[in-house]
Amino acid sequence: MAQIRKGTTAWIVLAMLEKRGELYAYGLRREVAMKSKGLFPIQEGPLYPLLRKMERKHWLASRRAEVAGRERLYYQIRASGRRALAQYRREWRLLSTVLQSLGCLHA
Amino acid sequence: MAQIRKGTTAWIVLAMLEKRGELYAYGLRREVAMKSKGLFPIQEGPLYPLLRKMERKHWLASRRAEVAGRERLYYQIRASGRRALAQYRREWRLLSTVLQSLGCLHA
DNA sequence: TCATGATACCTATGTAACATATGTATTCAC
DNA sequence: GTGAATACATATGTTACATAGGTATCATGA
Repeated sequence: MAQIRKGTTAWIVLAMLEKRGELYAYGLRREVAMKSKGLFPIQEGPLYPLLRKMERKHWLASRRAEVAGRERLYYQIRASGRRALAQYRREWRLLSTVLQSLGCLHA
Repeated sequence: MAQIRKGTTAWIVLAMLEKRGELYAYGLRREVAMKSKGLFPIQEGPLYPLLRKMERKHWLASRRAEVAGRERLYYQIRASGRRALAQYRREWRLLSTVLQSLGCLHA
């Protein structure tokens, strides 16, 4: 596993934020773990740097909030994040088509 | 592009060898370029090291041959290469399912 | 009470796959 | 005889992610 899903983490983050509106890192991990039934967990180590990187690229915005005495950093998807999400979906469809025509999906 | 197809190159090589029986690096590149209509070209730089690595893992076997005064290094797929190919296909189906349930494929 | 687990954030280092750039040598077409 | 195609190769950089740590707070039960 692992290698084949390279490049999907940012995509997953964008899709989750599109649907949920707002999420913080720790909760996002739980959501993804639950919806994917534990397959493809997003590791904490790469997640926090990734979110900040996505914010630097203006794909995300963030706000701090205190909930139940605990600090949370909530992220929202921005316009260019939605464009990036659309691009991921286009690339996926293209990749599927190409893999099909190369016989990769056959059996 | 590029990032989303990380991890697919070895898979493509295996699928091409399964179908064609035998291929050499340079010809493989042409085949893939043609069948994928120029999208997702396999670069020469990473290809030669990849093929040797796949041979070290016993996914491939090779034989040298001279054709039209030119040396060619032909590769064939081996039993464990076929198993790896089957595994790629399983992982792809799983990944598709997970991405679907995470809303990544929606729009 | 205090130990444990869950929550919530973070960094540092390593690995794997691929891109890019470059190099060598031969053959074929013009 | 020059350039394009053929056929092999290496060296270095980038990116995405894994792994392994670290800090601190809060709730739960022994």
